[in-house]
Amino acid sequence: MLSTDQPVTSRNAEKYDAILEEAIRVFAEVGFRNTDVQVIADKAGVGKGTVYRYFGNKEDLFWAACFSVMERLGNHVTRAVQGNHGALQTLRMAGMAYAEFFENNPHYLDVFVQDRAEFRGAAPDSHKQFQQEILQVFALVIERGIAEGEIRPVDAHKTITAMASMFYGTVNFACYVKDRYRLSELAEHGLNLFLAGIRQDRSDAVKDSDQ
Amino acid sequence: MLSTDQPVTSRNAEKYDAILEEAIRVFAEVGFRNTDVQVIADKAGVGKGTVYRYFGNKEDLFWAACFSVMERLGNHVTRAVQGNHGALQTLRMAGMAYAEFFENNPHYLDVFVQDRAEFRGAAPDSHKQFQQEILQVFALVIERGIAEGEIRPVDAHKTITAMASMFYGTVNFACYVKDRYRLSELAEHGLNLFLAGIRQDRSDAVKDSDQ
Amino acid sequence: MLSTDQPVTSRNAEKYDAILEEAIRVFAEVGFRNTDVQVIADKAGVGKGTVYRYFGNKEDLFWAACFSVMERLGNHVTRAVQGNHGALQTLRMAGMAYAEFFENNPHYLDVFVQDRAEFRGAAPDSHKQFQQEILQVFALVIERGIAEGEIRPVDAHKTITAMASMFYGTVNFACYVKDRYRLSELAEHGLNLFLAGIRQDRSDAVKDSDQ
Amino acid sequence: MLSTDQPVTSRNAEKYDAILEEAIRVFAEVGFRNTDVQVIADKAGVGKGTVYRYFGNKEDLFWAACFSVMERLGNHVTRAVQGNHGALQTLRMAGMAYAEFFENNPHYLDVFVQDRAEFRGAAPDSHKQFQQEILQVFALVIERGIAEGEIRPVDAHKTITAMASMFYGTVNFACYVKDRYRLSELAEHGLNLFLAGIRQDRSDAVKDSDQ
DNA sequence: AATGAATGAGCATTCATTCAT
DNA sequence: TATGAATGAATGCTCATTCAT
Repeated sequence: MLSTDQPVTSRNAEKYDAILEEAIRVFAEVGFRNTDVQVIADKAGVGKGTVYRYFGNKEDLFWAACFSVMERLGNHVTRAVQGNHGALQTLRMAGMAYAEFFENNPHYLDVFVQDRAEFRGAAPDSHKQFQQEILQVFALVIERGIAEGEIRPVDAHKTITAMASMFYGTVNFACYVKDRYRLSELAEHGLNLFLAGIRQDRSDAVKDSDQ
Repeated sequence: MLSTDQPVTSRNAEKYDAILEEAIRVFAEVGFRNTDVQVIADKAGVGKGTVYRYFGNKEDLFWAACFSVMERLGNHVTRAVQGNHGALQTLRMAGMAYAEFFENNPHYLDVFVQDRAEFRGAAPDSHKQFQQEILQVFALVIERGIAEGEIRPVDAHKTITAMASMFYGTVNFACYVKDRYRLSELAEHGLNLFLAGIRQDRSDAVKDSDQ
Repeated sequence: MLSTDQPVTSRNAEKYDAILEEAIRVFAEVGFRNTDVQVIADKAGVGKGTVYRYFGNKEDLFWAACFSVMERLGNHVTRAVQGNHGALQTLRMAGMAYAEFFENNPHYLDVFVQDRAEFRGAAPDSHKQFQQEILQVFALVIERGIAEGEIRPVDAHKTITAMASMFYGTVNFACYVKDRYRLSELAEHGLNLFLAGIRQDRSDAVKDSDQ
Repeated sequence: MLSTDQPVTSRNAEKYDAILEEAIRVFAEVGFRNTDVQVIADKAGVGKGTVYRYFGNKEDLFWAACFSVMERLGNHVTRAVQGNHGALQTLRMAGMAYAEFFENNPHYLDVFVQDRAEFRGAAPDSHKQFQQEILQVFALVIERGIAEGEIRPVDAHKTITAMASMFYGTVNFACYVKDRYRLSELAEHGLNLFLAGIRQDRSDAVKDSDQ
């Protein structure tokens, strides 16, 4: 499951996890550049040298943190859409799960923000691949929806990308309007409008769109 | 037009502008934390002390850069929607102008990203106010569209916030899928779906939605 | 009266005095190294360039401040011993005047302290000369006292130097014991003991020595 | 013996001492404000980071240097008065030891001067306490001298403070008259006069007063 | 003569990384 | 294998001095 291949002969999984967990927390809290590796080591209860032995360098530690968060997000969303549902319903559940994930774990979001800011999408291939796999899963959901007549005939992949962008934007933008809207509130509203836009039959669109 | 009032007795507008311009460029290029003020000074052709005389400190310089980009974005979008158009058409023009702005000036986007990452939306009030004013303008457009029967009866402010979030997300997310889609392509697709979701009459929705 | 000879063609005495006055105050308050010439200029109500036109550079300004304080001290002590008094009485009056001068104007003392710390007695000759002249005056007082049988036959110049050292030390050391003794209290006690040590006739020494 | 407790997990005593030694030298040589910590690090043969690891910051390093000098002075004087001597003799030995200490190590004096100039007696409590302890030791010597009839009945603590002030002043003032007197010469003269002023029986005073 | 805008050398402090133990 | 002491490159900011106006 782990993508990085350190020249490490033996590993203590507990220490590894502890470091990773604290890394996520600290990177999120103070940002990549402001993070002092010593702090992570201290919080994880290991020596600084151990952090370097396990993760190579600060940047790779950050990537590992990112990847871990991405996995957790993937797992969370995947679990949320378990079961047989219509395509639209699946998309709705996925979207809300995505928003909840970040609403409940704001520091996870901050890791992504750091990633975007510091490395402009220059993530390791493993990350991109993981991301693409997730998108692909839901592109298939859209195609199924189209096939079943629930969704208008749209470019499935482009549409799921647009939807992902919207959610990505919502969770990020929410901090600017947090005095007025909760994240999940904003996410749901956007979701309603977006789904209304792709559904085949508009007659039932009104009911889940507020007002 | 400028909101910051430094304790500067007199200003040379050319130097001020040169510094600001290079600050935007450098902050965008290497990020806030990685930016060496000396580099900005050098590129602007002034002494480092002059940068500090004009902008106080690195953080304030960054805020000035952010604000300037925000103004430019505001001006660009405002100019794009000049003239009498239907509400939906106005929203479309605004959205596309927004996307174009960042597609043509990728470094402007990076300034915003830095802002989000380093300061988590803790911008000066002047920035937030400016942002709110822009949102308000387009909330009114939506209300007009509702009044004219072009747009479904939705919460105008929440809807424009959701739309802004979507665009914010699109321009930010684009870097992750740039191998597959151009920013404007993604923006247009999202825009079509979103507008389809809010338009009153779906019969004409198909025409501007792809396929 | 002024010792420094600047290449200044014309001078405005009021500005000159204002700068000097503020220089004494600021140097005393924050120390030579911590003094920002701009602050002196601002407080004196002149441009920074003017300070440099009048005093050449920061160090010379400092020397001028020192010299001015030295003059004031000299004047104060000289005035205090006006009139015909016995030698011991004259020394006593001078000593107490010296202590009072610094007790009433603590910032004057700080200028001397800065001088000692920053330049280790490397004052311009004009300063040393002034200092020697003062010492000489009181060396003569001691010689008079010896001649008149009031003072034991001691090396007059060495003795006045020792006495000056004692007072220099007292006003400087006082800050370390200020919780326990006032400066003038400490000065008087030292003075009593010292004078007792040089007076010819010890029978009258007891009266001015405490207890 | 050392009072400062840095947040340092382990110390290399040699490096610690080397840094402290060079700090004393450099602070004395160029003054606190003019001291570049890099220079101390270089002279001590350690990295700059090591200086900070051991002493926290420049100011604390300075205090450690001051305290160390104070300890050395205390040790030197204490050693000098070992053995059974009369009170006056003990005071004389202490005074001369004090003067010798600074005459032989002029840079030690400069550290104290810096302290006085930069921090106006705002030393850490540990320093003040150390100082008071020393004064107290000699206040007891004076009281013993009074009890044994060697010294006139004076306020012992005030008198030792005055004597300390005199010596403090002498070692500091000496630089201004170094062309004429050596420090120890001046100190001895002052000492003679001072002791003459406090001794009970003047008949034997003449012998140790010069001329 | 008077000014104050412009400059850049200078310095305290931090922290990623290494490597001896 | 694990550690943390040691390092030195990197950088924000200040301020004495100059000089064009």
